[in-house]
Amino acid sequence: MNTNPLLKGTLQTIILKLLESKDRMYGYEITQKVKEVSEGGIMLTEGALYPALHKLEADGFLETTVEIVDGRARKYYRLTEHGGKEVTSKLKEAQAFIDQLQNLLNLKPAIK
Amino acid sequence: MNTNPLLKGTLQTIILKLLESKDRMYGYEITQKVKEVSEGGIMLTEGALYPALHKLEADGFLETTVEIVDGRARKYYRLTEHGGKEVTSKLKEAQAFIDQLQNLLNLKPAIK
DNA sequence: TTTATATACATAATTTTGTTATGTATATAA
DNA sequence: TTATATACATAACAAAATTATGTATATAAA
Repeated sequence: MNTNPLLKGTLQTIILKLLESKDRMYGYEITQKVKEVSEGGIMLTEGALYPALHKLEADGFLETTVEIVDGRARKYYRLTEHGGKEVTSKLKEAQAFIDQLQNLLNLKPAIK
Repeated sequence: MNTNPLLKGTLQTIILKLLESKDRMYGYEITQKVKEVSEGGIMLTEGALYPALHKLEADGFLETTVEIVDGRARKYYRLTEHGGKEVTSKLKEAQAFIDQLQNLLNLKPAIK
């Protein structure tokens, strides 16, 4: 699993958004969903994903339940109420950033 | 000057793109242009900008000329030929990332 | 006139946030 | 029995920011 340096700063937002789009998800499922939606362009590394999930939980944005499925432990994450508000705010920030960055990248090249 | 954590990873691309949009620019001018185009949303810190410019120069993407204007030194940066190719490639990457991120952020919220 | 703000560059210390590597463990297909 | 997929986790390291600090000139405000 290798990632994109551009990912920096957006991982938490991606996680929160996915958990807004689906009631509950577990870590591995998140990596697969991101891979699917980005058509392979964004691959989350476990070294980034799990610490990020733990931090979001420690911050009170996510809560967890563990289940054994097919003999393997799965840790399901779900948004807390606090997390629900955070999604809204993070999405607004991320959307503004995307728009501003897009404006910069759309500047016309100098004629030379 | 305070920045956006989302900036991470995109600074080099922004600099290269600006220098594609205008023949030559100096550091301070870059901070002002980014501020203007992003309507204040993206504020480059000097601690990030100058090291990034130095790195791009060391990598052969930019070349510099110093001029004294109004009693103050200005260091003008310009794309090298190598830098011109790098812009194209970085822009492609950044655009792909923006599109993929946008897809993720557009996922429909779960009904609950 | 001295103070604050804007212009203009730079770097060091620190923090954040990734990558890479490694580890444990089960299920399944080759 | 070997490789791949599933599933979690953490430690060592690196990249890339932030924050703080420094130098210096020009200009407007108090």
